[in-house]
Amino acid sequence: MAKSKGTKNLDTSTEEKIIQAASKVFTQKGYVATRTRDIAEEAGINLALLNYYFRSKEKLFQLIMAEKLQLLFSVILPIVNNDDLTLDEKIETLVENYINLLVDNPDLPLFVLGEIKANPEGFKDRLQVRKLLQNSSFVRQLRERKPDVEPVHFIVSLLGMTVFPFIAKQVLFADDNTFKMQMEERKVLIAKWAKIMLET
Amino acid sequence: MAKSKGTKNLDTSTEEKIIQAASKVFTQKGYVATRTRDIAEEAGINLALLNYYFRSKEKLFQLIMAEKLQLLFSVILPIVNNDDLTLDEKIETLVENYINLLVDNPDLPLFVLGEIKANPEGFKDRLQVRKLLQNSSFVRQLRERKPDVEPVHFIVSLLGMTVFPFIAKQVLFADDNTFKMQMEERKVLIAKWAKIMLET
DNA sequence: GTCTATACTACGATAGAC
DNA sequence: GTCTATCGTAGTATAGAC
Repeated sequence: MAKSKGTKNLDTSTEEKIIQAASKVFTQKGYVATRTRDIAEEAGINLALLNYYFRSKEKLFQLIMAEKLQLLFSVILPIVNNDDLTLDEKIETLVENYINLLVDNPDLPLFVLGEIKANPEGFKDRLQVRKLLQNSSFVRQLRERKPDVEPVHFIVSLLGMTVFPFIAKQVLFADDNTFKMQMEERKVLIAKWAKIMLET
Repeated sequence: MAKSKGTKNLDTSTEEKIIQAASKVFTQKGYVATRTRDIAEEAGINLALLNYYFRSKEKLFQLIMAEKLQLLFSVILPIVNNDDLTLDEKIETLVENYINLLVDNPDLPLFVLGEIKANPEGFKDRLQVRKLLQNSSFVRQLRERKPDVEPVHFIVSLLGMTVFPFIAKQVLFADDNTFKMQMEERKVLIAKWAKIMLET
């Protein structure tokens, strides 16, 4: 993932330590609220090294954000474009994989959506989610199954049921353990609900 | 809403102008990203006046946030606690009123949830949403209708379908006009879907 | 109440020794 | 590559004139 220099291939190289720390602090607090000093401390390195390796806070952020977007897309795209999966199979796999990802990265949705809103211009190019979905076999299958409902409505509902609990975690759920347990329960529930939404 | 001094009861008093400006800028950019200078400029007043009226950025923020929480609760609480409404009526009214509120205040969800996550301690007292819901007639009705499903799962799905489009607006929707139109469509769609989720 | 000018602090970034 | 020390800037808040 990181470019491997010829020298010092220890896996916790300073560069990697900074990336790990930045990933953690940025996703927890967002761009403006994180101080480069936080990242340096979290990484256990000196503040000056951060600029030595990544030139600026902004550049480091770009790197982390690209990783996170990649992470989110890598779950969705292979599924919605897989012609070998039935609509129901797509729904099941999507929910299962997405909840797995979010349980491991609960801060991801609020972080990514918050940064996009804070700087919409910076994502105009990288985010053609709409176009990617538009031509997917997922949307094609949705139109076949329910020609009277715009696919976006179903997709937003499916994503909402899946992602929203992680966004509203602090407000709606008590402790971390029951939260994780209930997210496991949701996998089958959402899949079931999504399917009957398509049957009416 | 603002305390009316004896002097100068013009409805765009300086105090009110600052509140309006702060409300706009804070909800758009969040606490850390807004500069008191932004608020002053937006209000068309001098920076020093902000501190004269509200002592600090922090105090002004508390005021705005309290207003916003009040706004969100004022839509939910009267409905979920109304014993005269059937479960289906509650669902319809909740979705209708909430989408109406969010169409007028599209930044509200991301703002409130973002600030709560940024400072969870500051909301420990004010936010007993779980307890308020727990004892509501809404949850009681849900338990009666579907004793085998934890009410939280249904509530999170209902809220997710309703609120999530406003959170992911920038990513999933094109222009503002079709967005508003589609949110109108969603009112009946979500209510319909929520009801069949309770019938299985 | 409203303004100008400024004090104070926090942060990002860099220079320069090792 | 890594550190210490410091510069420059931006932001909150206040002092003091009007």
